[in-house]
Amino acid sequence: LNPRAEADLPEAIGARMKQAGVRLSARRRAVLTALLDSQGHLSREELALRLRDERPKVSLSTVYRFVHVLVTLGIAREIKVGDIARVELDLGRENHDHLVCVACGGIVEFHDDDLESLARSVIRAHGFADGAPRIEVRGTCAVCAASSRDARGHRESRG
Amino acid sequence: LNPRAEADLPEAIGARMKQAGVRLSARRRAVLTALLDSQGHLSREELALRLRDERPKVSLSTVYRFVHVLVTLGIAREIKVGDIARVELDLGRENHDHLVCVACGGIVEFHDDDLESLARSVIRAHGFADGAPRIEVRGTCAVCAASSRDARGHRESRG
DNA sequence: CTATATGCAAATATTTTGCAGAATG
DNA sequence: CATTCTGCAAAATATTTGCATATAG
Repeated sequence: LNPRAEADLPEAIGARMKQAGVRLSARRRAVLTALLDSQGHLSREELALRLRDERPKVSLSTVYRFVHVLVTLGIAREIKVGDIARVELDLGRENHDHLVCVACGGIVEFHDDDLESLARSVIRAHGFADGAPRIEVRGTCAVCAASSRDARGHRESRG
Repeated sequence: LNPRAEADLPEAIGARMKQAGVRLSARRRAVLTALLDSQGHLSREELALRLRDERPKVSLSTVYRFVHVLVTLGIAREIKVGDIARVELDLGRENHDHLVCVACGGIVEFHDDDLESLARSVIRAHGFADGAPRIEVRGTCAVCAASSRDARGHRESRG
């Protein structure tokens, strides 16, 4: 029930926070740990729910405030799918992109060098800064594609 | 001041609505027209604001309800950037993808065949249905990149 | 005509904030 | 210790809905 020791947060995260002068409290550590343990794809509510009964319980407002800090510092980012805004750690994770199912909201991470370099040339062609582009490809996953041939899709079976 | 005659909605939209058995009222036509005229990148509030003083005025609830219908029918889709959920017509427009600036929320449309076919093979490799994938590439636009070298970015200068 | 769409106002849901007290560096 | 964080409850926003009336087909 304790898949990740509270100690081993990616060094980059701690460094970025220190550099920005924000504190790494026990609750914040818990939030970061939860994000790390869960592939990072949790909504703020799920996050708060999960931390409601933990060691130091974390309130919903704190989750909102801290996530805002994380996004501002570039440590995390939001992925909005349908109505759900999920939070994902960005710093300290290997570079990756997302495949999202528009039917159920499921997220699959992937990385493809060719796609990335092509995307890079596209953004360059449009005058965008030449950083690592974030790619999000939307489609319909196998399960939803199969379900929709019958009835509805399996949206309800996912968070 | 009347850039688009109310008559020329893409045929595909009317057909899809008829097929689904939903009505194409004057207000709905106005909403669709506004979406067409504005590159399609408007939030629900902007949409309602814009139609507040038009021929048949459209209320905010109607905008919400109708946009929901449009998304459900696959006529429109949402693009969420930062805190703003924009609505874009999908049907009756040429196939395109999005380049979004994470700093100011600006959206640039583009289309790249190579990128698309590569994305297609990626989704196929992950078991996704082999439809046209929607690609969203996030980066920082030229203006924001320049601004951030000074101070903040030009987020405030956009809606 | 009958079923659908609409406005309004009220109900919900979501996100942000003020403040007093706790905790960090 | 001074500054930053937190929880709580309340405020500000955003979204949905009930219902009487207007309209499309």
